[in-house]
Amino acid sequence: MSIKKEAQKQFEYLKKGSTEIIQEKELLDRLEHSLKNNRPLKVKAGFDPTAPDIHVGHTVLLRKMKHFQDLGHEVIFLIGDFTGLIGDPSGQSKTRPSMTREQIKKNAQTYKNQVFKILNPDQTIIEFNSKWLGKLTSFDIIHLMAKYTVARILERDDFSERLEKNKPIGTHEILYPIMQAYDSVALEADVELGGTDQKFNLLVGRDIQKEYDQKPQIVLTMPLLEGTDGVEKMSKSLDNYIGISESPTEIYGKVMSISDSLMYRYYELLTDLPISTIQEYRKKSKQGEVNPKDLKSELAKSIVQDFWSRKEAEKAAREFERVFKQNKAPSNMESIFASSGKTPVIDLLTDQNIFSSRGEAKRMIRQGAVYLDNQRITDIGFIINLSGKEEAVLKVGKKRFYKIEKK
RNA sequence: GGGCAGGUACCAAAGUGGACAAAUGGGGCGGGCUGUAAACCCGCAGCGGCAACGCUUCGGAGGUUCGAAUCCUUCCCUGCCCA
Repeated sequence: MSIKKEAQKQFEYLKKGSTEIIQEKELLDRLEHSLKNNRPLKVKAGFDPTAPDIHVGHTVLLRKMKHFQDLGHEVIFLIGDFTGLIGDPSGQSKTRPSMTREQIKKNAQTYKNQVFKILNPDQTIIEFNSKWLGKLTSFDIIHLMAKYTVARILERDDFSERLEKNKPIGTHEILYPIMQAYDSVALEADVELGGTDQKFNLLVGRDIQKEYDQKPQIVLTMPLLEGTDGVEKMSKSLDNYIGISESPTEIYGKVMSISDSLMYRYYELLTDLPISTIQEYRKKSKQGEVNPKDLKSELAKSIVQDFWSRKEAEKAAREFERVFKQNKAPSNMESIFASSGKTPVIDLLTDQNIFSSRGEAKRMIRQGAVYLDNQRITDIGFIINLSGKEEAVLKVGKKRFYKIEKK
C-alpha cells in the first residue's frame, strides 16, 4: 500500500468518533511524514491529578488514545500535577492545596491501574508536568506570558461568561491555558487530544508552540459523555458517573438506569460498534422489533466486559434479573449488625448511617421506602425482632439492600 | 484609595422588624405507573419529638428590640464604576 493510502487509512481510523480535528489536512500530512520517516507521532493528553478515579466518561478519550497506539504512535499520558494546583477554570475555582509528592505518586499509581485497562502499557509514556513547569523561574513565566494576550485568554467561553455575569475570575486561572500550552512545547507534541471542553486550551497550545518555533500540534477533540442523568457531563462531583473500578453489578445497574436516548449515545462512544449498527438498533426499537431494555442490557454487558470480563458481565446480568425482575435480594449485600434480638428500625437506620437523622428515617418509613424481608414497614415505631432467625434483609428505597446480622 | 451594589438552604432566586424552618424554579429523595427508560401523577425536604411543641439556621462577630434573614456597628468575601 502506498504511503498516501496508508496515511489516509490511519486518518479515517483516528477521525472516527471525534468532534473536530484542527486541522485535518495537517494531520494527514503529518501521518504521511510519520510513515515516510518511520517516526511515530507524539500524542499528548492531559489528566487532572486530583481525581484519579476514572469513569467511563474518561474512557472516550482513552479509547481514542488507544487508537493512536493501535497505529504505532507514541502516547503521552500527562498528569497535570502542576497545572492541577490551578485547577482548570470551571467556575468558582480556588487555588487548590498543593499535593504532597506521596499523594501524587499514589494517585498516579491509581491512574495506571485503571488506565491500562484500556491503554497498552508498553506504548504509554507517563509524564508529570511539574517536571518542566516546576522548573520555570518567575523570569521564564513572565517571558511565557508575554507571548499571549489577555484579550485572547478572555475569549474562552468560561471566562467571557463569568465576565458577563460579574463572577470572579482568579488571576491564576488565566495562567492555566498558557501553562497547559507550554506542556505541548516541552513535549514537542504532534497531536493533543482532549474533550470538546478543552478546545480552547488545546488551541492555545498551537499558538504557543508557534511562538517557540515548533510546528503547531494538531488538535483532536472528542465529545463529552453525558452522565447517567443524561444532561450534565459525567463527573464524580455530580454523582452521575460510572466508575471503571466499580463492581460489575454496579456498572451493569447504572447502565440499565440510563434513559433510552442516552443509551445510543453510550453505544456510540463506549463501544466499537459501527454507526450503521447503532442506527439499526435505533430503528428496530422504534418500530417495536426489539425491546430497548434488551439493547440496554447488551450495552451494559459490553461495558462491564471492557473492565472486567465476559463472565462477570453475564453474572451481573443474571444478578440484575434476580433482584429487579424476580424481586429477590441481591447475593451480595452490605452487612449491618443489630445489637440485640430486638431493635427499633429507626435506631438501626440511623446508627448504621443509612440515614443521617432520625427525622429522615421516619420520613422514609412514612413514605413507604423501608422493607424488612420484603414486607413494607409502615409503623415508625416498628421493632425488628431477630430472635428465631439468623438474619433478615432490609431494603431501603429501590436499590439499597442490607443484610441484618446478629451482633 | 474613593463611590455603589451584593453575600439567603445543593444551585438559582424571593423575602427587607412578628403570619419565616424561610416563597418559587431546577436538582435531589421517596411512592405510583413501567423496562431501575422516558413521560406523567402523588409526596418529602434543618435537628429532636408519635404529636402538641422545643431547639439551632439566612457571610462572621457583636448590638438594638418583647421579637431580627430583615435595623445598627464591625470584620471578611464578590462584582461594578472612578483613580
